Amino acid sequence: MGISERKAREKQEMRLRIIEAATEMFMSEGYEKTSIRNIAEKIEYSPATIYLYYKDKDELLYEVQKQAFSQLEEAFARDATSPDPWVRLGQICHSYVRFGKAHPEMYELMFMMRAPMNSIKENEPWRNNTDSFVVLLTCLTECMEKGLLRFKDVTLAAFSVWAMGHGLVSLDVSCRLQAMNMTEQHVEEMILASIEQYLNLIKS
Amino acid sequence: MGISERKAREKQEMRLRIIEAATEMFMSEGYEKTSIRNIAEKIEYSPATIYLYYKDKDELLYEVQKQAFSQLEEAFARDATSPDPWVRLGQICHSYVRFGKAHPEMYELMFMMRAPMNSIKENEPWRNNTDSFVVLLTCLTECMEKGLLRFKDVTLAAFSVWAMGHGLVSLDVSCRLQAMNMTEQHVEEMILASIEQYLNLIKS
Amino acid sequence: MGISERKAREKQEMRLRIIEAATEMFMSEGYEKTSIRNIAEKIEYSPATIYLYYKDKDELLYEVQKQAFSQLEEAFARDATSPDPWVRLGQICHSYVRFGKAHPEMYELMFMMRAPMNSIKENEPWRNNTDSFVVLLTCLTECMEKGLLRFKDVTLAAFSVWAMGHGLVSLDVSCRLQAMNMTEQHVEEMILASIEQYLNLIKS
Amino acid sequence: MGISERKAREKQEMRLRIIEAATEMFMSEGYEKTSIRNIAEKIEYSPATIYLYYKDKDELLYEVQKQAFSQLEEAFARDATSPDPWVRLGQICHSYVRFGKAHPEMYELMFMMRAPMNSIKENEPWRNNTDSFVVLLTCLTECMEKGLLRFKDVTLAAFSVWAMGHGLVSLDVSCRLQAMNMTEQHVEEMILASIEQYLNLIKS
DNA sequence: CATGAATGAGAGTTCATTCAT
DNA sequence: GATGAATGAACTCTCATTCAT
Repeated sequence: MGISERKAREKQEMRLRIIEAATEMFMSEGYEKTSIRNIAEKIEYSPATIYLYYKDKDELLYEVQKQAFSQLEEAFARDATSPDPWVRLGQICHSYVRFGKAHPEMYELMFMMRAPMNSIKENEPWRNNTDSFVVLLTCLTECMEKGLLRFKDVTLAAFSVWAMGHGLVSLDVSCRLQAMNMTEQHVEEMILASIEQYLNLIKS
Repeated sequence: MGISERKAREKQEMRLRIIEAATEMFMSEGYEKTSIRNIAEKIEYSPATIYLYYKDKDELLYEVQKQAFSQLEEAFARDATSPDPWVRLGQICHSYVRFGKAHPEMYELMFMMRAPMNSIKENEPWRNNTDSFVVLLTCLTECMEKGLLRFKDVTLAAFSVWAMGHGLVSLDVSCRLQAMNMTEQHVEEMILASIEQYLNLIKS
Repeated sequence: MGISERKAREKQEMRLRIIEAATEMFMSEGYEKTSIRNIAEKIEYSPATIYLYYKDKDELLYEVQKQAFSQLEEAFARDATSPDPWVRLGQICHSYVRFGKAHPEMYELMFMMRAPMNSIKENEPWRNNTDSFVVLLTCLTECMEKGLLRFKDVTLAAFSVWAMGHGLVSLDVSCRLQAMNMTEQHVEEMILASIEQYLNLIKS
Repeated sequence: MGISERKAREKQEMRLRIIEAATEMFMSEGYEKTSIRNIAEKIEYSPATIYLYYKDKDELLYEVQKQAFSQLEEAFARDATSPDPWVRLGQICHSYVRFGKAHPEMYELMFMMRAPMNSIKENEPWRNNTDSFVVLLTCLTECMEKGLLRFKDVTLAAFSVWAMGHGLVSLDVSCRLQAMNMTEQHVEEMILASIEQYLNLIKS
């Protein structure tokens, strides 16, 4: 067993190395500059080698996306710490917005681009988002158990909150807000104000 | 004057023909397949000819986007007809969602892709979205004048409603909802339910 | 006659306007940016109009070259004023070098590029250079009449002087001197020193 | 090690094949017709393959230039054989002129065109010309040690000789001599006579 | 396991030029 | 006389991917 285990471990390590390089490239250079070639160069392997670990660019991007979601979860773990679920809900929202602002390229990959979603087989759920969504779901469940929200269905509640947050962040990331007469500072204020307002609306 | 008028009209018609070809291509084949070359082929002109009417791909896409916004406005004009602003607000939301579902590629171009936003000069507002946004703004203003909403600032209200709608539609368009365990029908229900819920939340 | 004379004059004026635009463009933007289109734009005519006055780009460039030679002659007229032919010879040389340094794009067109020379028919001499060459020729003739030079044949003398000057200037213009380890200042010194040396060599 | 050596050799051979194709194309068709595409076609590879060996057109041209300089050196080695440096100087000059006449397109690339000089980084000397320049420099040094020349500084001397030779050859290559009333034979005589005369001038 | 070599496909763009009007 | 419209023919370059070794 020792040998095959080592092999498996080494394979895993290589996959990781590739993903990390890709992730870094994505964050520093953006989508455009992230080509199989460039990733390969970064880890000092040949492009062909990438294909030994990932069947195509989509699968690779899917893994990069996964990595990005890990980072979002870490952000949540760092920021959303209050034992009070209502307070925590606010922390989650702000953490989410901050993440999008800090890593727009990543946010695009996670929630906006078509690209890596093709590698999800039909009828198979999209695992990457699950954990971070659960953070929200749990928080909302606690809130609702305490009767703090005007929602009835927790799943629907979670979807709504996510949609609201995503709406704000993605309009920002895709430059649709800046394009409307607004200074960047104004945009930020508007987003934060929208969140406050929304939290106010859903509070019972 | 007849001549110059005719010339101008012909020029306009040509521009339109290009846009229409681009739009069709966009809707049927998606962004990836929409190249200057392919558009030119479709209208049976040379690629160089396109450049007589549009300075580059970005400008062309910006016009396609404009065209798409016209269609959204038409949809609003068709669907959001009630004199009662509250009813109309619901109509607007549903019209918006229906539009996104019917033309996901266009929706992407309008609100999600980075692509054509480069052709907007700094400090110059993004005109394409203005009119349809005004429809929403007007409706919300009327609602608030009648005291129907729990909002205080109408601009902020409009942004929030837009963000909410966009959040739902764009997650759908980018396949993030389907990817989560959900059947397509379920997705649709969820979106509609979210809207109902949201309208409920903002009603005073 | 009045009418056809006016027509001819207008035609000439138009040709001049084109050339002037082309010349300016050449000097400010360089060869690469000087296209028929850009010239046409500058004088606010259509590209096709250019072809009414010049049969192709080569013929046009040939005229631009002519214009450039006029400027060189003016430079000579300005700089080479001494009645003493030996002093004047030095003035001519320095004027020539200065001209090349000041208008490298023009110099290229005048003496280095293949481009506009095609429009010279076989067995027909190249008129553009004649006048400025005569300035040199005359000066050398005077020098030789006074027995100031170690040359025997004045034509050969003129060719040699021209070749020497052109060798220095063109190596500079084509960046072959800068490319050799030398600072720009050093280059200039070297060129001037070479000239002094050469004048010294030919003085009897 | 055998394998990597072979690989390296093959790579080198491929580079050479590309350069040779480019050189031939250059000599037979001229600069205008020498495109990456055409070179690729000539060696029956795809254009993309070229980019595996040369990063861009400039780098390729720079290598072609290098190749050309090798040929010039060979010409010098062949022609400039006399142990007597003064005789050798004449041989060098004639070899140089002959080379220019035989390969005008190459001469253009070597000494006249702007093109491949971009790939020389700032503050980095232009290596291609070095060796052939050294041949001249050495010869002049020997001459001056024997007190055969009226020069004082050997570097300046070398520059002057080079400039003189280049002036003659480049005016010929760029058709400025033929264009002046002269038959081709006359041109050749004139060039040779100028050289004799110049050598005469510098001889002490 | 890793890769060097190769490529087909295609991108956006520019240009000199022509010609019917 | 002037031009608007159009184009054919290029161009350089990049990419994801494959496959024999």
